[in-house]
Amino acid sequence: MTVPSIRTALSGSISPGTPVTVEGWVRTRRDSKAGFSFITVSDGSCHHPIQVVAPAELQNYREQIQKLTSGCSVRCSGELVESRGRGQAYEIQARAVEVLGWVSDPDTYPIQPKQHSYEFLRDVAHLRPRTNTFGAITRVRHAAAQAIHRYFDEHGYCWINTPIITASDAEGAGHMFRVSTLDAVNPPLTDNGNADFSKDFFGRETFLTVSGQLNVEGYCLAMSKVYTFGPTFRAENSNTTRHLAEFWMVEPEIAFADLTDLADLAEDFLKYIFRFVLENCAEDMVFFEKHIEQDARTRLQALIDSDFVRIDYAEAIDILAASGKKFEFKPEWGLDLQTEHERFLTEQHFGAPVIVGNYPVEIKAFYMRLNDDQKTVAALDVLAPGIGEIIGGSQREERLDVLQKRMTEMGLDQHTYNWYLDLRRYGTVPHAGFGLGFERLISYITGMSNIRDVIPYPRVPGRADF
RNA sequence: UCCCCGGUAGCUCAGCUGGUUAGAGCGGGUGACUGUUAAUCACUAGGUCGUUGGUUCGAAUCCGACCCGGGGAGCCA
Repeated sequence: MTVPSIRTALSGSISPGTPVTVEGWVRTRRDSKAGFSFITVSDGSCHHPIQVVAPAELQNYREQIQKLTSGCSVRCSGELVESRGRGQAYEIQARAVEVLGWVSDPDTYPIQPKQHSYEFLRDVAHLRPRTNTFGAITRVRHAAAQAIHRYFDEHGYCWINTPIITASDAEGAGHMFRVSTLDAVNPPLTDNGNADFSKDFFGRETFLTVSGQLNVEGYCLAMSKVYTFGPTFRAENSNTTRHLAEFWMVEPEIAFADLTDLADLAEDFLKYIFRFVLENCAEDMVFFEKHIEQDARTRLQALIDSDFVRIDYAEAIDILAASGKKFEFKPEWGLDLQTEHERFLTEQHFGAPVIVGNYPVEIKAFYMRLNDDQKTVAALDVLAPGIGEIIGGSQREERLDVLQKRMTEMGLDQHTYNWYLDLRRYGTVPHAGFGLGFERLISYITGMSNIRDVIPYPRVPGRADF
């Protein structure tokens, strides 16, 4: 007796008549007076549940099988047979249905075979993977993660696990979560009356990382092609459909590379992931197309087939100014692009992903490379329709003197970043990298409009349930 | 943090220009029927209308405060 996944059982690779056992959770049960019940069972391995035909002759038919409700866990053994009904090619003619776990109160079991609101499902985040939608999201998320690792592996990158606890604050990416073992109520105090972090676990003030970039640059200037893929934390009070306090970020960093190389990487990389997901999650993508976003697949395919638009920030400003469109904020050189501007460019003007490059130096981080015009830095954002900024990156400032000057201008403590400056003192090379928000990528692929629905247990201001 | 919108049964929602016992569908229970497939049909149970003050003879309905949720903006990935 084999115990295949439901995916395997339905794949056609097992010949009819083979004895099999499937294990999973009941979606629905329908009784027939002709003397049997239909039980649809799902195990997460694929979109479709398998139909189990349980005959009334089974010894626990009246006592147990007829009392199965949504959510019960079962182990069903029998023969895999070609289905006599429509809707599935194969089903299981059961010889035994063992109930592993009952639903103690079917009346209040939250997951019903019906449409639920996403808001409600967020309140039952531990049970929502049992729904069609979240099963599909979970499989796509997994496939995308696999695609990322594969892409980098095939292209000679090393995966670098940068630290989650960091001492460098003010990395320029927003507020950080403090990591401390000090007594929160009565911390040891300095003479000034402030908390004395020299008595803390690490002997200094520490935080959760907002980016692995600075650390990974060290490995880049040794291994040439590297990337990080791990959790990232931002203590921003952001309440939007595209921000999380805890999210996963992918940060490739390449040596001997400039902004054009980086843009090439971003485009090739995204296309690879989309191709991989379309091929490996075809069934789930059809589901998204049917129920979440009508052009979920065609949108990805069009993107794979097309060249990304590449423009400079200055051109973007010109296009916006010449559009004749009334923006709430007037586009003006020197100011950052507003969400409405980004949306106009990617959704209306180009109708495609747009890579915007070379932003004014004043609005970008200290480590971005100063261009020869002294006015702009070699930074880029990849804007995607419906999501906005999905990637942000730059060529890094590799010249020690220029970097030090910028740090001074921005009031950064060079002592803290001494190790980072070492990378410019000892064998510096041009290098570049970007950050890709993994959940934004999943949002884009699936068409799920709220980022809280593409991560298993979302952390946002005021909520850290589960 | 700011600006809008919302909170009525386990879920999705109607009721909201104040007026008797608060409704439907799904889900649950019972029964009928059927190789069914988010089955169908009948019956049935289930609600301190987010909380708290106020206005009123009377509040789910009007007003204030608070709590929670959603959307948009900013910050950004």
